[in-house]
Amino acid sequence: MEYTVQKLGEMAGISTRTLRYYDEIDILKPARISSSGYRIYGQNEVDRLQQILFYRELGIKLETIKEIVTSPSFDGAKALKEHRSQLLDKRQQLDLLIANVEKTISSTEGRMTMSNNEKFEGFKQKMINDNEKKYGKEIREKYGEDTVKKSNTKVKNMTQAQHEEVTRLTEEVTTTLAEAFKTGDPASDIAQKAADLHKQWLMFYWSEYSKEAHAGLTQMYVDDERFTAYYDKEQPGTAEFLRDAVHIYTGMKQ
Amino acid sequence: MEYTVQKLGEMAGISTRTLRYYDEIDILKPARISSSGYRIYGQNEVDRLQQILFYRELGIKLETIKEIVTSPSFDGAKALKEHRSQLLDKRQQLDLLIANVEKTISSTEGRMTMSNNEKFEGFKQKMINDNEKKYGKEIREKYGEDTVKKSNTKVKNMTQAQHEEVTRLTEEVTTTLAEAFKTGDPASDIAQKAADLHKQWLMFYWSEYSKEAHAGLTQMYVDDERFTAYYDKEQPGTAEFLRDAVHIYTGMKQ
DNA sequence: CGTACACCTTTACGTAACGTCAATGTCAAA
DNA sequence: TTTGACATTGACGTTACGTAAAGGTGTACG
Repeated sequence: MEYTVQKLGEMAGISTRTLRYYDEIDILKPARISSSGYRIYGQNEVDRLQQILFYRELGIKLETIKEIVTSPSFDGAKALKEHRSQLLDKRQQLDLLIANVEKTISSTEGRMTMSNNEKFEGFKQKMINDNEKKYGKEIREKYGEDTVKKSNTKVKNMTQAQHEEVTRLTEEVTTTLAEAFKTGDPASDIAQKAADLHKQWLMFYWSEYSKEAHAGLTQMYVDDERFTAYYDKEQPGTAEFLRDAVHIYTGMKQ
Repeated sequence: MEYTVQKLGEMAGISTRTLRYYDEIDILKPARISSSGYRIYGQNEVDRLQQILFYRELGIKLETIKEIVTSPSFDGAKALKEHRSQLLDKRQQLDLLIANVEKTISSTEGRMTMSNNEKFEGFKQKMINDNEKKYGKEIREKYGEDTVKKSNTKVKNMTQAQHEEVTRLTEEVTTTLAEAFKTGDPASDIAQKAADLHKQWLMFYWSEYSKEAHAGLTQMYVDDERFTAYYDKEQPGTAEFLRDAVHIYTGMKQ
């Protein structure tokens, strides 16, 4: 099957101008030129265009795409990784911008009248930043670079519905834990429910769950006074209680 | 205190070229021109430059900044909010990009461990983007800015369960419609069921339902070949059949 | 006083990835 | 043969400057 610019453009959902441009910059040449000067594309060109559009979707520059599709020995994975790192930098800048804009808005309004959605948008990044600032290093050391990165990615990708869910969960963990604490028994039904809720809450931030990590984390709540302070805010001893409950829940109690 | 381009540039941390450019586009004119043609800036200009740079920091276009700094009655807060919304969209796209790049990296590395959630996140945004790109303008014209925004918001806020539901519905609409098409009667029970399913499907995307809009949309399926192509993919005439069925379903058949 | 050197000026091209005319040629159907 | 859809090659516009080029100005120093 052979295609003219228009046909190919329609198929791929791009303009004819784009195809001419790709010809111009030597990224996609037609298979041949008809006697009347028309660009004629074949199956090879279709395949190549798909490749190009795929990389373009990823936001990669056409110059780089050119290298990828022209030299078969090109290290595509390496290019992708570099590209990702650039994207991450870009996002950090964006996040800063957004934070500044929001700060400005709320200050000019003299009062916070942000919608929930807006709060959330700011919140997400704030959460990451705060986490990073406060616990980034320790968590990194304990669980490794990758886990932290994955966790951050996960938070950023949360939808509003998910955010509402996680907010609700946070509260439920707190109240259930407080309730359970009164029983004094980390093996009690309600304490186990709290442990389960805590796991659910955790899974919003971790891409993978493991009993060991869960148990380890709650142990850290006890060891690290910053976490302890958070959990012991209402009732001193809550952090330990949670640890015990989770250790039972995960079967880590020896 | 008076400043030349270099002095002011150093103070503000920008290039002399930038100052000349700002002069050129009438966003910051020097207080006066020296006898030898040098640009001389005063305190007023310093203040104004600071304002400009502040807005620039927020990533606002110079044209818009010009409006802000030149007209004192300009609604800065509104501009900021609009800008923020643009930034947030940008970040979402960026997040999607990053997710896709990472997906690609891990798939080329043979790890391919995307969670359902991640898949879904990619899908949603792609859906919105595609809709916007392809039909945004028309739909906007037909149904107004607000409806479109609400629709997008709705898609973004869908939970995974809802997504599964809507995916299921899409399939059910297709199969039921194909089944109904065989009867050749848009008033038949199964055709009416298809219309009803189509309504249910629609309600995942529309914040409000009206018979008129539903009937109008299916008419558009017939008028607009891109939609027609989608529905007529298996059986030519299906788009018309659906329109007739929905027109009966909504009582719009006159 | 000449000169070196920093600083100033305007003019103008380059950037990324096309969109958008404009002027003109080609093909197939009526 | 006409018409209308489709093709071609320019070439300018977009954003916010960077980067010469070619030349004038200010001043410190020998």
